[in-house]
Amino acid sequence: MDLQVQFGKRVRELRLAKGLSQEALALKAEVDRTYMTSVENGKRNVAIQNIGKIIAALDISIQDFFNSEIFTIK
Amino acid sequence: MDLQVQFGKRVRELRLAKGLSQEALALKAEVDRTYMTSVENGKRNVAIQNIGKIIAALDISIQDFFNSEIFTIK
DNA sequence: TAAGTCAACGGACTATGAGTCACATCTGGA
DNA sequence: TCCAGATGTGACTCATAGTCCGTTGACTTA
Repeated sequence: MDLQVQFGKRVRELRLAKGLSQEALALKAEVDRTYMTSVENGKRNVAIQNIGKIIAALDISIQDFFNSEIFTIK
Repeated sequence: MDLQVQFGKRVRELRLAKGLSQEALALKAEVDRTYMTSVENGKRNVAIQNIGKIIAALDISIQDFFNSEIFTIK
């Protein structure tokens, strides 16, 4: 599985856990709603600045964000 | 401190720990030699695919890469 | 001196990510 | 069945990610 796909899955997982809509999260992260959609669906090769914005909007540390079995090598 | 700067510091730290030159790491990660220089110096807004390539070239898991005090929020 | 390795930088170029839009589709509730 | 909020998609512009050529300076070893 592609890292950008794993990233999207992790974002979606954490967003849903917080009960937020894509639009609400996008607003908080200061990105476009449709951009957030394509990120979650693994369609975008997101750059690190936006990765930082999105993780911050999820109220989680970088460490905790990536410390998930989603990112385990297979 | 910017996430792309933190990323560069972490890459350099791990590269030096392995005794590799920038060129050797760049070759292994299949990115350009001059690109690796600017990444380490925090000049590049690296996209997640290249983040994955570089971390893989460092022979470390995603989890371990980001589980560093370098990425602690200040 | 010379010759080698390495890090950093720059110019010019191509590929692609960022950011946005109109529109379509899905979903649950009234 | 209808509606409204939520999600998905294709296409587009423009900035920049990323490559490829070369040079320079610091350091080391012969």
